[in-house]
Amino acid sequence: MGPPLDLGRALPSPAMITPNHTASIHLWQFLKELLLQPEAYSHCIRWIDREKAIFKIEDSVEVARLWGIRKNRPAMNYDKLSRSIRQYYKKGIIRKTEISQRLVYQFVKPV
DNA sequence: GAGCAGGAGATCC
DNA sequence: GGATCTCCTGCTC
Repeated sequence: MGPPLDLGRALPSPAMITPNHTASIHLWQFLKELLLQPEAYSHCIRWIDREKAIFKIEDSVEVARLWGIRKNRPAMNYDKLSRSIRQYYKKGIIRKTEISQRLVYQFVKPV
């Protein structure tokens, strides 16, 4: 016969859409993830200038809520999410735009 | 009133 | 040990 099919092990399931290991996703990755699906998330986060990787958080409450769900952090809010974004300044991952605007950030590395 | 900047201790993996 | 999370003080829009 052919090789064993091993169906009991690595069978992809619908639950794999949010596997456990993505709970350790980084915030900047999560934001890009939302920006990659404007059909689903442009109401709460969208590109202002895709070329320059400048984006705007249109609904801070909603984005924080989604982040809290992803990280299993029910007490997450924009105050704390934005603090984490600020940690990226020194790391050179995200920065504020030249002319600072509320809720507008920019990925340092072009997307 | 909501965002923004950053220090600092706590916590999770 | 890094990456948040949490909390806070002061400042700005």
